[in-house]
Amino acid sequence: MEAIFQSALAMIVEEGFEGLSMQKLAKTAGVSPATIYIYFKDKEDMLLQLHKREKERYFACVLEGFDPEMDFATGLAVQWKNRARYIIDHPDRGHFLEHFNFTPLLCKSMKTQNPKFSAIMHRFVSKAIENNELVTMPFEVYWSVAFAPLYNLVRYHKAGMNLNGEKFELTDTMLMQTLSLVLKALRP
Amino acid sequence: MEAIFQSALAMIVEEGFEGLSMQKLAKTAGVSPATIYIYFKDKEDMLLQLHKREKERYFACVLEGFDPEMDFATGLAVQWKNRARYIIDHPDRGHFLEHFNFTPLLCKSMKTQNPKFSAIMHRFVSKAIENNELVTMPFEVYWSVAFAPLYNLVRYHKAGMNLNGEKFELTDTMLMQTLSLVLKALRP
DNA sequence: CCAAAAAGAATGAATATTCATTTATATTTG
DNA sequence: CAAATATAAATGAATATTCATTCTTTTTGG
Repeated sequence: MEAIFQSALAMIVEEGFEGLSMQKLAKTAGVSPATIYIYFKDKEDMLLQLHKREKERYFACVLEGFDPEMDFATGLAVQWKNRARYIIDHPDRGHFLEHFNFTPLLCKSMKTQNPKFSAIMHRFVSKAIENNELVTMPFEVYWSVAFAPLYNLVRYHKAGMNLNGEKFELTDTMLMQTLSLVLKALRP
Repeated sequence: MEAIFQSALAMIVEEGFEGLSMQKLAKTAGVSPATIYIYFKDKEDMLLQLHKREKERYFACVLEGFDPEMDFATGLAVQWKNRARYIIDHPDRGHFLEHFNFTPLLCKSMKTQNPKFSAIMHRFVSKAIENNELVTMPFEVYWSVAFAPLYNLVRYHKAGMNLNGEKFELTDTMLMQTLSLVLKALRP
């Protein structure tokens, strides 16, 4: 089961969802094709379970050392570090999670959405607005300004180059510089 | 040829790259499978040409009414409006372009990268830094702060809902509010 | 009437899934 | 405690279908 998940994730990252076949997967995971169907109803079920598992792993990491009652700048910094660390240390897992968002399977995975995680994030934001640590704005605007730049930087890092093909490596300094720009945007 | 491109793009958006087969594509486009192979060497070639074409269309739209010699705030606003308009008016094309970035085909498409577009963007940025309209920072940091929030907001809009499943529609006001936050981050 | 464009049928390989069996593990019985 | 039996886990081979691609034939515009 663990072997199946690991092989599936690696195959998807290397060859895309169109490169994942159940027989190849079985071979790579060192099991018989039939064995996969003991654990999973079908291919779709396997992918949905894999996605669920990866999302949970990721959310758990994002929340490490985080408390929604933290002051805004501190809490945001903790999240930036957690998110960046996870994706840089596990590029395949990050790639899979992002790629999945463009897949038709995504809508079938929505029901699996963890409401607890979401609640914590909302609590953090509304509390920050109340305390005048954050300009008043819709949650979606907040999230986009607060985290999209981070994900984009990490994507550059994973590609190992920028749009010109020049080499690019994300340093800790650069990450912190970007975070401070984001804070400048968000704070009153 | 046009019909083939359109059908391919629609199929990929609806069913993912794994849902695109040459026979289904031929049927949808109203041609024989053999006809596709008159215009394209093989499936990969077809996808690469489709991507190239979509990228060019998109870049052309982004540059409409834009001049790198514009002052920073104006130029950024033009780009925001162009980018947002294109993706909102053509959600499938936007989805395809973003999805493609997670595909193994991406690296084979890199050679096709338009150096002219890139050059204009760099000119705009370095000129803005010279003129003290923009904090000094690596290009990648700039791009991530300047545009990633926009793309993320538009993604929310396309999904039609936020992470909680509540309804979400991106208004022009919200877009401009986000742009002003981004400008606050980027300007000295 | 010919050359280019398109068609349809055909090919072999690969696909998801299932079937009948075997192997290993636990539970019950004498 | 050992033999018998039930339960579960895993297998390799087989199924029908779909896949990318090509071959031969037909259509069509100049």
